[in-house]
Amino acid sequence: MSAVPGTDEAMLETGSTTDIVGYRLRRAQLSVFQRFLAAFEALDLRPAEYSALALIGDNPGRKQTEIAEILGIKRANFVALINGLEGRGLTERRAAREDRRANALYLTTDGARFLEKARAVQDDFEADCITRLGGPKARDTLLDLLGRLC
Amino acid sequence: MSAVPGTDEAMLETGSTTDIVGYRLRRAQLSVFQRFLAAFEALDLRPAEYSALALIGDNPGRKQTEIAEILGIKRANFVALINGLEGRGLTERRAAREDRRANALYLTTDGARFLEKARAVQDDFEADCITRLGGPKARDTLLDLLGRLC
DNA sequence: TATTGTTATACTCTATAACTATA
DNA sequence: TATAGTTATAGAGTATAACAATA
Repeated sequence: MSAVPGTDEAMLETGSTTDIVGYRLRRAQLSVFQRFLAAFEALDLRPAEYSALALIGDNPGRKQTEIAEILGIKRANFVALINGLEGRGLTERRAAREDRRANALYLTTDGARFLEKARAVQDDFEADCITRLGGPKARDTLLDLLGRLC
Repeated sequence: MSAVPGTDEAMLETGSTTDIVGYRLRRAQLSVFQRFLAAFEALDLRPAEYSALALIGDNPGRKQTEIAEILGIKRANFVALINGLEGRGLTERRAAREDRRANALYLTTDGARFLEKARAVQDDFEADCITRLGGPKARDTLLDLLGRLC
């Protein structure tokens, strides 16, 4: 029908649906997380697991509940996550001295080594994000704007 | 121990974990979606349902698969979503003239009225996002940066 | 053969309630 | 009483496979 190849199907009108903050935020987050999963496939590490490892590495000896809360994960759901990391020999629970109900979380020696590798992958991944955004200033602008939405 | 109230517990070191694009994106998206859910509670409408209604409103007669694909929803999962909207009398499936396998999607009269109300809520919601971001220019900057990440 | 809509199914993420052992 | 960790469970969202009807 149309004279131009590939244009037989009229384009959908999407602007009023997709040119909104929430929608774009969702699509961008899904896209970034998909690339994150691909980048961390070799290490078999998911976003929440990487965050937990990094946070424990920077704050050894903190209680499960503290780590979970910072990451926005319910303590009930954090149990399976930390079980997974512990099962791989990356983290360990030790009895907290001052409170015998609590588990203090630490990286194992293997976990610290593993985190080094993961941080290197993450640094590359972040560098790729910065390139896509158009440079470090654009990244800072994005983080600032995202912070205003929380 | 500390002289300043409320600072007995040392702050966690979070920067290296949370000052990265993926993490901030996730937190911002969760925060915005939570507010979206609250804003649309009275209409009992979720983000994906609003997007579907708005897209059908702007593109009546499109096939299920077209609408689903634009929204990034698998056609298998879109069935339950559209069943929900149809069950509420907001949309209807009609046999597509040119392809008897396909369902062409339309808003009902009630659906069109409902979408008007939903668009008004969304406009208020977007205005709130813009205010949080610091103005329309900041919003445009954000959408531009988010687009670069997809 | 390929595609549309559908069902069934499974896996992840998230949320709540309830239990235990401590505090 | 309240809190830390845990278990069980249920609800979303998402992914794939397979089927009937049609192209």
